[in-house]
Amino acid sequence: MKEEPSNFYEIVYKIIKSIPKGKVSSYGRIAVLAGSPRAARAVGYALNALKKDQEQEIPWQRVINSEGRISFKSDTTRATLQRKLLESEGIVFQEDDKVDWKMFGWP
DNA sequence: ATCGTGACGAACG
DNA sequence: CCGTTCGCCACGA
Repeated sequence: MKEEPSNFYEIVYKIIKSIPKGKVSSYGRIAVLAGSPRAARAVGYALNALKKDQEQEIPWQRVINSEGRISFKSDTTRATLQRKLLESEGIVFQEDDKVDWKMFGWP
């Protein structure tokens, strides 16, 4: 018998860890996979609570919003870092700063 | 238990 | 097209 993680955070983290390199997913998408289709905000909340050592373990950069874009408003530093990391993995941002879901979307 | 908050999403004007 | 508003869910105080 295996116990599924009861905490929403754990489920979210587990899903994010399973995102293959070179692919990206969205908050809403993660929420659906976690069993709560409307909990996109909670997903973002979970990632915001990541510790520094967790950031090394969890590919948080592969999670973007439904538009295929990076959400940050007041944290351009993180946004730039995220984009940089994704580009290092082969993700291509279009001129609109958007990612093509057909090419890099996961699942 | 209730309230406020947030790395969202979809709808509206 | 853009900016704004409302609704959604989970967590911490």
